[in-house]
Amino acid sequence: MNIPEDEAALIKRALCLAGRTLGEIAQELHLPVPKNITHAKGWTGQLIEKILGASAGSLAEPDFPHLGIELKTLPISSMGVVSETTYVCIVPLSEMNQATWKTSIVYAKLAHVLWVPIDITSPTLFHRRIGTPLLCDLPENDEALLQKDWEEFAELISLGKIESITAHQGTVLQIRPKAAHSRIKTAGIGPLGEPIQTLPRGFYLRKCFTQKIIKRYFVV
DNA sequence: AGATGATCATCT
DNA sequence: AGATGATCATCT
Repeated sequence: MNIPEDEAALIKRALCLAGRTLGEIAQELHLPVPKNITHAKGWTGQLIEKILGASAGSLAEPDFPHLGIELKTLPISSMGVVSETTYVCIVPLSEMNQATWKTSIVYAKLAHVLWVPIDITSPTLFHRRIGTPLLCDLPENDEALLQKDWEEFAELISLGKIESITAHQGTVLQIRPKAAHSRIKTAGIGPLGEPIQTLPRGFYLRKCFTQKIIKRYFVV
């Protein structure tokens, strides 16, 4: 699909997806629907990217760079409950001390998000239904929560404490592994300021955060 | 049962 | 290798 020229065009296109199944969208794009979700974890997100005309590629920038809008699908189980945490971006282990909240990748990605709820009640990808998409600017109070978590993580990482950070930390943002498997290593900074090799990590939004966002708009 | 740590597919 | 898209599966 071509790139939407402005925000209004993107929203219009996104709203057309409401109520449709992933199978219908895939057929429209002449794409096969994977049978096994375990081996197609990112398929839904990539399908929605294609139908909305998000710029392909794996760059560390929002999906619609000219609009500054990030696209996120949000899995919703029965009763309107967010069923998974939301990956935001990789943790830049070696450059964390150079960033401020406002210059961070996390802020760039979350300032404007087009949330696309996916009803995952059906176990088969084909029959899963798209909810009503929601374009959302980051409210000030949510930003304050994210900024606080981010700044605490930034300090720990700058002090070389990345290997002591667990998913238990952070009230709305958390850091968890982000790799094909647990033996993968990337460059980081150790406790003595020395270069180390450590597991790549990502920033994730806790469920409570995304649940709150959709609860503002949908009665459950 | 829910959350944490681990993992899967694809692209550049 | 490192980024994107995420969900799985084990542990508590």
